[in-house]
Amino acid sequence: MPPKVKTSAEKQAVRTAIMDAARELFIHQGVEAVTMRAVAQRVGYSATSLYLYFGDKEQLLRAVVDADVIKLAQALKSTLNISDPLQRFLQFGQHYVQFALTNPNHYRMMFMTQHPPCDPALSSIEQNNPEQDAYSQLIGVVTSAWHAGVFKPTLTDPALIAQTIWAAIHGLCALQINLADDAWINWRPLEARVQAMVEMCMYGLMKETPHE
Amino acid sequence: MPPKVKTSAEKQAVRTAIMDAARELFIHQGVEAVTMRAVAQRVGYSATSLYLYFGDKEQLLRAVVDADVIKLAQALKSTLNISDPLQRFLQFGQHYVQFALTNPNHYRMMFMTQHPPCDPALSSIEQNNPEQDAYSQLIGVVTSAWHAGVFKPTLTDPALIAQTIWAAIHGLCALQINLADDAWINWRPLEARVQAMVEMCMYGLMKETPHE
DNA sequence: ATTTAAAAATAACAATGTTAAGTTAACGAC
DNA sequence: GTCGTTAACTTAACATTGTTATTTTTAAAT
Repeated sequence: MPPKVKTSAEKQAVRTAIMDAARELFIHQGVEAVTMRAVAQRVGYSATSLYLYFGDKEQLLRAVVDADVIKLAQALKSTLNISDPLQRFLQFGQHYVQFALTNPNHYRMMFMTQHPPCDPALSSIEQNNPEQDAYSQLIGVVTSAWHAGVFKPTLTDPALIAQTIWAAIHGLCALQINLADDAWINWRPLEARVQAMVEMCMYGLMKETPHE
Repeated sequence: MPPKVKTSAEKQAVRTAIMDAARELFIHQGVEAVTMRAVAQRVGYSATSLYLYFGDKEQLLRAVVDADVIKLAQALKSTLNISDPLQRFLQFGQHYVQFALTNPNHYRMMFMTQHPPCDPALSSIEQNNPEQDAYSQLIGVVTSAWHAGVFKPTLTDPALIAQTIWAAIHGLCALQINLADDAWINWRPLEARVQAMVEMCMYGLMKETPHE
């Protein structure tokens, strides 16, 4: 029963209702639980109606994840005004790991699964906007630490430093998310692995060990 | 037309034929291309016959990947008799990265996708057999380097060292495999990133920079 | 020759993403 | 006020998937 003529605000509301329903399934049961029919049922529509709001399932999922990518950027934002560049840097990493491990399904979706190549022009995320783009935040944090003379003098490319740190931290998070319960590996406690990784990065990249 | 009574060697041959067909699809078109029907067609059987040889699709895929996990272990084995512990260590890492990046689909399957928790008792891979178990190889390589006094004296747990290095290298491989074409990131050249990662690990973990 | 059971195929089911074809009802035009 | 028009939505339907149930074929065993 279509009460017809929806203002564009109402349409937007339906869109986000769909996204919320999808997110609910997504977070608690993983991406395989997100079927068009299940999402539709939760939102009180028929499955085919979702196609009035999203081109296909991939676009729906992308929209959900994009929205939460922005949440990541906002979670990290709180660390950006720590005045000491080194502390800012460390807190940034800390928050990143925490986001990854408390939102494993989102993290998986962002960085651990194949996607059609992402076209920044089509994304809902504004590239280089530090409010939304966590990668540009990382570049910023590393660059300012670099200007502060924190890194070894042989390291001359902040982007390369950033990509190396990101890879290392990502590896930690990714293995934890996917293989934490793997009986094959006799994992050391997570906290120990985090600390070991942080120390490795610091000793490996920085001029001298910081105050402690 | 079933010519009946297959010797167990013949049955094994069919099994590996199925696995080879699956691998072919898997390698060149990714895991989504591996449908039971497609595999069956390649091997000249009907789809349902595959269930005579594998319990379900997951088990088939697992068998394929397990076989190639053993190949990884054998590729790494060649580095195990390098006499200098440090060189052995470095070559081991080099070969690991090379395997990951030349077999991205296998690597994805091994370490980048969700699995039902792996029970070592049911695996075709023999845990702790250095011929088959790459993880135990890693532990061995790190432990011997540790005994050789290569690492900083504050590092007292070879398993923790190994897990940290693995995570770092894995992060490098995983990001390359999934996000290499992502226009969002202005990636530095792969070689530069590999070298930066290796250097970070070495300066971060080792007592002193090696001969050069 | 008849029976038996292994080896395979065909038919069929349920779930999924998606498209095509209706259905309902609010609005504008006369 | 009646009558299209069309937005908003639903129901049917299709193709593809993994998988099971049922049936067929055929080499061997008796």
